[in-house]
Amino acid sequence: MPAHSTQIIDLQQVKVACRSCTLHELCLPLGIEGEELERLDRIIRRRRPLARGEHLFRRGDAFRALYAVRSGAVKTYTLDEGGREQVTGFHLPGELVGLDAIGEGRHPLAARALERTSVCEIPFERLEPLTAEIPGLRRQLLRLMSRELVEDEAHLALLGQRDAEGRLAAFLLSLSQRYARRGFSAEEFRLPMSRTDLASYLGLAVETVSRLFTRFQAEGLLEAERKRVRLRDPGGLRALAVGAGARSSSRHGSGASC
Amino acid sequence: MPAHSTQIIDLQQVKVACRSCTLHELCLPLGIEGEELERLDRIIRRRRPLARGEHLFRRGDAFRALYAVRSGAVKTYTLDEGGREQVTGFHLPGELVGLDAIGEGRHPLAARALERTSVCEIPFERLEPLTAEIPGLRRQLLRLMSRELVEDEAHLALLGQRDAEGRLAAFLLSLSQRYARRGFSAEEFRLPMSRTDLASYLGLAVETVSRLFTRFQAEGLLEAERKRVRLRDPGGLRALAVGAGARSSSRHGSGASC
DNA sequence: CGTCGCTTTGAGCCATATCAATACGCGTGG
DNA sequence: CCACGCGTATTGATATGGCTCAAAGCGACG
Repeated sequence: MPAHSTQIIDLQQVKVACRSCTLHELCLPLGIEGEELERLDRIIRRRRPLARGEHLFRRGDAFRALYAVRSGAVKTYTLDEGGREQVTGFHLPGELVGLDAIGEGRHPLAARALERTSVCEIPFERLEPLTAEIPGLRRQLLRLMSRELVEDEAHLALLGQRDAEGRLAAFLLSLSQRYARRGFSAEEFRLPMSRTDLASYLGLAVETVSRLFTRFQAEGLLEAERKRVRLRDPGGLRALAVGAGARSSSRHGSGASC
Repeated sequence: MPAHSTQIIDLQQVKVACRSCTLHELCLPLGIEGEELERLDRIIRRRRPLARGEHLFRRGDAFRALYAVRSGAVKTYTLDEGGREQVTGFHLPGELVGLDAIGEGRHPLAARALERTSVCEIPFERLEPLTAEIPGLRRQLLRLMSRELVEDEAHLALLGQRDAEGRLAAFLLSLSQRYARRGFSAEEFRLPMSRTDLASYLGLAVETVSRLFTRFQAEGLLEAERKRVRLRDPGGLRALAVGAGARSSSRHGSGASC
């Protein structure tokens, strides 16, 4: 198996087939084997890596393919009329990008690489019919979409009811878990995004995020230098993420019978 | 075609088959006809209507079925450790509820009726294999999930970058559009949810929402009495929803090449 | 070695949460 | 049909978390 070639040219790259990809267990091929996996593999294009800042697609672009992040990281965001950017998600290796474009045939968000990033391109027109024939693929696609809904819902709950420190704490813990699931350290990792992107994702001002990092560090919760983070007291962070900072009501909504 | 029977018993109810359902164009059957539609129809169970406040499912319940709202309205929400409720979505007739449970086999959110509500129950174990055989069904399921992602993303952008009045204005307009698509008036409609639920959904305090209604009314943007709303100046609302109240940065995030 | 962009730090203010109390509707029971 | 009581909504007063504006560090990169 060829090592990750750093200089990949934009030809047909048979290297890193799904079967030998380390992300097999997280990505679309989960639960698919043998001949079926071959068929999926054949429709996937490995493109040249994206440089930091390069777009995978922009808002409004026609939907052609889903993208699986192979290495690096991608952010998705909207740009509203005033040019303000709202980051809606970060995508790590093994995750799909572009699922939200299936409905209307256009990308409602832009996606851009946060660092040097390689992706697998999965043309939807070829993937979709394949799901009819490969039950495992069909189910996995649904599972991944469903999980993205769950993630968005968690993000929503974060923005809706946590205060600033709760948001950052929850974010760091969830990122930690995502890295752990990929076989990296849960305690020490690199934040692929800028403070600005992070602030946008968390619905906060950059300055607030910066101050929180300083404070968390002073309280012994973590060590942070630039993009490297080491969680010193995950339990303490969890306490902040979960119990602490509340917002709005504690009363029940409408509805009678319980 | 039998009229909507108000007293439906929990037997096999052949009434309101998909083919004669007015929501045909919004719901799962879109694009499916004839014999295929019959097959889908046969796996759907029409249950007795839910009373206001009744749960469709709770967080953590095993995932058995998707639910299509036929009449009424449903809210989905999480209950965090402290008992605080975060409303993540409202579902109107023709919309599916429960898609986020496919991934893990459990419902990550609870769903409860905001008013007397009837739903179609679609057992997932039977639906899933059917999508292999009915291309239109497969595509429509993906489309609906994808659209829910888009909705969540819009909600996210709302919480992340709009101020209070922008959030309420945007919400009212989107609700107006949803009613319009269902053949109801875009100007005058009923809010199925309590102020508390609305506040939670918008990430605001109930008091703030209440004050906003009062203010919008004073400014001639709308008339509101209790749950009835009449939009007087949709353009004005749009201006608030779009241009006005900003939050956080206007600078670009990371990334070099544009 | 200088420039540029990102991050951090500081000071002040404002939008919105909170706390508190009243008004209103609706459903209930007499 | 009306009075009562509770839950929901509105309104007022105050506190404060986080945003804004401003400026200085600090790396990275050419």
